[in-house]
Amino acid sequence: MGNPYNREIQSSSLAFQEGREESMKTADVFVNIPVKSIARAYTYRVPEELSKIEAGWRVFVPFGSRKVEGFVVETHELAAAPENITLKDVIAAVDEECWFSPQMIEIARWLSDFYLCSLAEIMRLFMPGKSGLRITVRYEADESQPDHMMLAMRGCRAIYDTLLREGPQKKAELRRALPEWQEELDDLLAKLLKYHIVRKVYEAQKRDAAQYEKIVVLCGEVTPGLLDSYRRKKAQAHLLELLQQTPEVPLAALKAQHVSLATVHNLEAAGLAEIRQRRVLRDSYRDARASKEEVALTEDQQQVVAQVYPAIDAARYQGFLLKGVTGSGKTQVYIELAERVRAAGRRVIVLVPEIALTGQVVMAFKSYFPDDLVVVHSRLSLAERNDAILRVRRNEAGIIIGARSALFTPADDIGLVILDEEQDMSYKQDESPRYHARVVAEKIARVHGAVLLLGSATPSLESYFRAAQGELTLLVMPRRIGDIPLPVIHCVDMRQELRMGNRHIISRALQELIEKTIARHQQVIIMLNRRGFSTFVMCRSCGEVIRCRHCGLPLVYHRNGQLKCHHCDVQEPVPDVCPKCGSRYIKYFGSGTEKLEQELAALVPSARVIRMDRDTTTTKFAHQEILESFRRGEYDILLGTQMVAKGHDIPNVTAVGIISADSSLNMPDFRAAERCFMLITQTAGRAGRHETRGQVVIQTYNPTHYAVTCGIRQDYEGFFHKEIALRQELFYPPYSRLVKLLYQNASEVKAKAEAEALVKSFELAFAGREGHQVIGPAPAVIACFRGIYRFVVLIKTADLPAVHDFLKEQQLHLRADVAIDIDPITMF
DNA sequence: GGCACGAGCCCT
DNA sequence: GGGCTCGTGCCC
Repeated sequence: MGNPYNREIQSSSLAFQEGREESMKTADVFVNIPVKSIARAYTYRVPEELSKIEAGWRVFVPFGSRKVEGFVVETHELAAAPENITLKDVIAAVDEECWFSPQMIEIARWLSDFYLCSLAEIMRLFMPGKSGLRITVRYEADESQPDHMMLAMRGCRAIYDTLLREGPQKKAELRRALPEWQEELDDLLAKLLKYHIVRKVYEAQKRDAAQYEKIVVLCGEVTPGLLDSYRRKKAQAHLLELLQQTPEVPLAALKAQHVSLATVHNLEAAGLAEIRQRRVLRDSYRDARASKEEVALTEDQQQVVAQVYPAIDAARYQGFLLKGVTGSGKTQVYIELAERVRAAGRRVIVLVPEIALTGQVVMAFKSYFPDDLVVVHSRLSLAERNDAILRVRRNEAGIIIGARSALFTPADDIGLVILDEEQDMSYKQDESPRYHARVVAEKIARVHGAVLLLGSATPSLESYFRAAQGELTLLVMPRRIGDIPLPVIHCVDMRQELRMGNRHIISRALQELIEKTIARHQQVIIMLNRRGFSTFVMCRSCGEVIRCRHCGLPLVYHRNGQLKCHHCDVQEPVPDVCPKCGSRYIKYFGSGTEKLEQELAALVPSARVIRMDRDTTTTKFAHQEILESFRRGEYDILLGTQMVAKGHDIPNVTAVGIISADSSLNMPDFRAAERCFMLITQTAGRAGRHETRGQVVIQTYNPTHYAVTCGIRQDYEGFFHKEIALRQELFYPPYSRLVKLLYQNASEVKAKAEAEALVKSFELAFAGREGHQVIGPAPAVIACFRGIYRFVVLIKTADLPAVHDFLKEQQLHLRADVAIDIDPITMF
């Protein structure tokens, strides 16, 4: 029995020439190739022996001259072969069972329609890796052509002989076998293929990076009589006793108990034990057990869960927005609801913005549902992801908690989808497919007849607006548990501070707060939303700012002496002289977390400071390690970027400093005020969540801006009303929907011209219609990336379906040079 | 994305 | 005339 994927391709016409004109089964397949121009179904014949294949199966199919993976989205029974086309056969099924449920296909179809991306691109989100198959290409010599004239070339001859001698080889194997032909190997192979002296052989294997362990299993029963007969074989008797206690023991565990392999083999020979393979399910959070606490619900919590239970019990879709101030106990509400859904046998998906930063929620779930939980996020290895999915599919776990991608865990019968911190911008994926987790979560809930719960202390404007319109049911928890008062917030005008002669990053008020807090042996969190040392480097002679050669963004100076691009992640040394005018007068401007760290060491020398930003959290568990050591009191000050503001609760933190929370206000983005307000309220919320009332210092250059003043008062309603009025006036979401089109071309003129043409045809198509605006083309923030020029067209519309139709009509969704972003998070 | 196929161009 | 490179269209 060979590999089933290696069957030769058959064309259905052959079968029909042989006169078997009975009905045939066909499958509509999307190939798993992320290219827009082939984003459609191709029809294949399903051979008799694969008739089990239905919609949702992953298959291996011939495509052009290649063989690729594909997804069956529909099957048909045809009475006769189609006349105008010769169908190829499905080669094999990838799995033993169907991978995509009908619900997943329905969700994927809707998403691909909504985000105007290929169906395959969405469907592959439901898989642990990008492909279920590992396809290897080998080269095989045609034995009938040993005298072909091309083989007079020494290189060709060397390859041909190697292939004849060794059998089919991978390119890498050939490279190793023929080091002297390293350079020309690609060319030579191309020649050999062209003359059909060598051919390509495709081999597919299931991508299954599972880990297996050997276990020893007891066969039959251990009776006293049996043990007696082993009296003189001490080692085997000992093993029998062990197996009597636990009938399945991993071989590794036996080794630790000094049971030798020979002993196991002896028992196996006697038919009393057997060595079997068992799949090891990895779980990186396995040891992260917290103790379960019985918690009585507060009045607020009780009234909230009571409002959600009816929808859960009726297994019908309903969307809720839970607005609960920091410390009101939202997590406990999630847990109560999850318990109810699990009791009904349905699954729960819980989304958190960034798994590493929201350990709190994960830990709480872990302690309540220790064995019923899988944690999935992007930092898992493929094998870990496979195992998590396997546990869900085997029904060993019914609660899936994780970041964005957890939504696409292939689970059946989902009864509850929770989005914690629903306003978090990281829920929007900024590469294709550019989906928003909130949109996907709602679709999943609708398709499954599940409850959607969006939770936040400061809901996104969109969600709060929808709640006001009645599209979501608003649930409110206005009180903190134990009625702990919100922190006291002071505002420092940094312009004033400068006038008074303080040129430091830290104001005097904040310095004082830090000193007092540390003296009381309490802890401080300081947030500065820029990493690195200096945020840009400029020549004082000519004003030239040193920029990234790939994307044109200003480079950030880091303390290791390197200039880093925060977009491309590349770094280079600081030039000695200005690259433009040659002056030696190069200066650093702006301050990031590294500089703040240095300044703190100078201003408050006694403080023990730990920094948390992307530079200090590159490893898998770095976030947890930093937060844990801070929680244990090994440091006095935690300073970092906005990641210090997210969902952790450290009791001893009583003071918070927010440095330039308003830097985002200068961005040309309609969400700037919302971002600023959220950042202030969230960061302030880290202070004084327990006995001591918290103190917060906010440093700002815009003390009168409503985002800042409302943030200081922790006044969500006030901010909402001010902001929503502006959004209406300027026709921004939620009063309009945005569609961003990014035109990319190696020619700047062409990119701009294409974008202009689209603007023209849009204006033509929507002339005289209310509720549509088109802006641009304008150069993107990254105006040129690796030699490709980028222009943005922004469409604002009150009628998104009409714009969808227009874009499809223009075939924009099939063009490789245009990226479509529905509901973009940034404008340019 | 990747492969085949055809047009245009260089070389002997 | 053959071979190489590059652009274009197609893949059930």
